[in-house]
Amino acid sequence: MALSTQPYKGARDFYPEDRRLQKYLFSKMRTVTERFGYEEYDAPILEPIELYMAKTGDEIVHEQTYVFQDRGGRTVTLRPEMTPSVSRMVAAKRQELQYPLRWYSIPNLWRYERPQHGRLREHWQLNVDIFGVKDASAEIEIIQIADAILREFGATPDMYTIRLNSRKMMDFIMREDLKLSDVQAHTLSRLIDRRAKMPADAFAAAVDAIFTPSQRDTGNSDRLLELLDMTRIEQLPEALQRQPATQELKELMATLEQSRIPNVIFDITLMRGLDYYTDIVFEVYDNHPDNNRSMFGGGRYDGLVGLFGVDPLPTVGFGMGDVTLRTFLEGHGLLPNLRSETDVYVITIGQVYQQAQAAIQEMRELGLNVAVAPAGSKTDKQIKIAHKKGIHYVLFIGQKELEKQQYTLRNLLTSQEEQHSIARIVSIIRDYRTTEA
RNA sequence: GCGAGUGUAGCUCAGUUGGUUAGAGCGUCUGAUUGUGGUCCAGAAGGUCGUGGGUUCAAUCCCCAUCACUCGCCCCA
Repeated sequence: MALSTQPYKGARDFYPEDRRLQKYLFSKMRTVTERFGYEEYDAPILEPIELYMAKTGDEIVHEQTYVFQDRGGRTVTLRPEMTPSVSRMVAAKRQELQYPLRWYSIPNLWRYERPQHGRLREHWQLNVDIFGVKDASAEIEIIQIADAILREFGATPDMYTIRLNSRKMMDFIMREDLKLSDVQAHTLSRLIDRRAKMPADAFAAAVDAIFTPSQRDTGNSDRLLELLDMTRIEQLPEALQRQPATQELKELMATLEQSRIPNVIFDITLMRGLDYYTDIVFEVYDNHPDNNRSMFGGGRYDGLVGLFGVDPLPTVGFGMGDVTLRTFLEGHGLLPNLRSETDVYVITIGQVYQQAQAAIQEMRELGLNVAVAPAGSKTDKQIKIAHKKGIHYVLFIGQKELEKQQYTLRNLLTSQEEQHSIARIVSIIRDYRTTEA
């Protein structure tokens, strides 16, 4: 029985071509995030299961993570998200860190579920968090970063929409206005999250089922359904508009507009699943007709660091997954043809392999990535190979070149061929390397 | 965990209402006289038709089971 060549379910092999794209995605993420003054951190891929029990939600931990016993009998989990880990790290050095803290990471994360479109078992996710800022400047900055990353890939505002909502405001509606209990509020939150997927009457019936008979008598259902149809903050009832949480949301939207981010909308049905969000939440939607879905999101979670027995710390962050990002870029034609990491492919002609080594080594010492064709291989075949590998330059070294110390450099994209010294060749290729892929 | 769909060449897929040697395009390899690719031309290799069982004179095709993949649902980090 032969071994299977398939990668583990829901996980991917990255052939050099795939890895090159992955590196491209990560490098843009890093560039932009660091542009805002963020520093990279990392944590172990294994964490004790307790880390996720407290705030993530029971079902997620029990049914949707990889959990197993290590040899010492400890129950460990393959990290399904980064937020608990980074909260742990921050809590551990709560007193000595300088706030605000601006941190980011690109961890691989694992979840145990059946793979489907845009959702695999292993994925990489850029996590960006700011710790220690109470006011909305944290939200502003975090959303600016999310937006700037998409722009860096060439996306324009018409390609995506940033949706905003306030958990605090929703809480006010559910507790103060509708007088719901904790359990009812929780159930209703989940239901609102799924509204777009349900027929209107099914949704209305499900809402009705949450209320007790006496709550129903006061016309709660109708009031709520009406509220959920409102697409602008100005439409909300005045009492709700006067709420500090609503005011903050309004302010935030105005500031984002000032930041030249026009594609922000208010979405009262946006809840996000995670229980640890405490205030503003946001989600970025792909506007492409074939992929009209949430790409990624984030929000404020002021309670997590405090779980580790230290003073609480206000925090805002988001996570951007590589799979959904890739689908987005693909759909909008924003994936570039990336060239090889190899700058130049050297093809020796005739019996000169030995004499060619000095020139080859010189190029490497001057910083070029140089691959060399096997001695005695056929010239035409080797050019083909260079082309297929995505290498843009071929350098021919034969008797003629060695005698004159002038080497033949061929650009495979333009078919131009010139003869130059090694120093000149190095400078040409280094210039070329800095141009866009 | 639940539901649906699909498994034929390395890839994308045709195909036979069950009937000799199962096809195409792309890709791969070879060649057009040895220092130059991408186009074009000629040729070649490559398949136990996912796996196991059943029905039949005969199964890639029909039936059952199983595995894998894909897409939904649940959940969404």
